[in-house]
Amino acid sequence: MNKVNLEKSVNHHIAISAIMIKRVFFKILNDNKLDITPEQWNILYHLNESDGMTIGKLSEITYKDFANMSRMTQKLETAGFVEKKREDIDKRVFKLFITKKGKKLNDQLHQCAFESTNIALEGLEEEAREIMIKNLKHVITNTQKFLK
Amino acid sequence: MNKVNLEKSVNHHIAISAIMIKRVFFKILNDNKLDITPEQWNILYHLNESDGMTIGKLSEITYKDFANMSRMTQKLETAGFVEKKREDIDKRVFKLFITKKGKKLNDQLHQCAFESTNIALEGLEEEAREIMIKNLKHVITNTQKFLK
DNA sequence: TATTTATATTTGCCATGACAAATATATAAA
DNA sequence: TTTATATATTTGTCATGGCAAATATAAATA
Repeated sequence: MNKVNLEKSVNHHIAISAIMIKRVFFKILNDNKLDITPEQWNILYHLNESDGMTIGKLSEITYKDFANMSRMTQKLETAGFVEKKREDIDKRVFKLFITKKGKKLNDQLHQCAFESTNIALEGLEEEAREIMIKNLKHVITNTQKFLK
Repeated sequence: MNKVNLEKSVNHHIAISAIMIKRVFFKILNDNKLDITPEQWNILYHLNESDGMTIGKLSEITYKDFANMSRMTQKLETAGFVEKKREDIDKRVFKLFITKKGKKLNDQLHQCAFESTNIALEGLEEEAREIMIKNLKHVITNTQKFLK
């Protein structure tokens, strides 16, 4: 029998870290009275980098479910942070654009993300951070191969 | 303005890794026709290690919300994997015990967890894994300090 | 052209996650 | 002992995550 020991499991520590990091980010957002969630910020971030993406493209680059991306962007549209425009050529497609209000919020969110990064990584050398990213990318690639 | 670059963000890669790892585990559970979620397994795992914990203790060591732990254990009880017993001395407290059925499932789950670990970490040397755990623990400690 | 197949998005269902409020019981204080 | 405070658990609400089914439109094919 292959017994797993959570205390020695990389997977487990990644899961816990992710939960805790999100909690920190959430708290900072609340402390700053920003009525938005970490996941919603993720969408704004990507739209601000590259405006006019479709729901499909967005869910792909954020690693989210199509269904949830659909719902999350609905909320962001209702809140006035993004605009959904139906494509003329292919009427199945919606393209998403960040609004002026969304851009303004995005700037504040960058500051919050910066703070939460500093909190989570305090005391970790630049080199250690780079190695972590490299290895996490490796994990992501492994999982992608398996799920494909 | 402190601009965050997600591609260079450790936090971001931890978040994505966590999502993908959970997806892999979820798929393996489904492929094995095991009607349980990764989070529910977490509870069984800890009860199997140390039976008779309270809801509060369990939520503490799994880093979960009390409220959700309450609901998750309700589901596990309904499914017959754990038993909830009210404490005699202090009637506020419930103690949780894993059932025979739960133990049997737990064994199968260990195998699934083992597989998903192998998939996620394939190609990562033992040393790299240890460093990752060390650094992730560091991150967890940082966030705990902040949230306290 | 009519029919089938593929693609983009949405909706529904159930589980989890965060947070606040409610409930029950225990303990401390007046 | 009565009242106030603390603790353990539960319930309610809303957002996200996974999956399947539904809907709308486009593209391929008979």
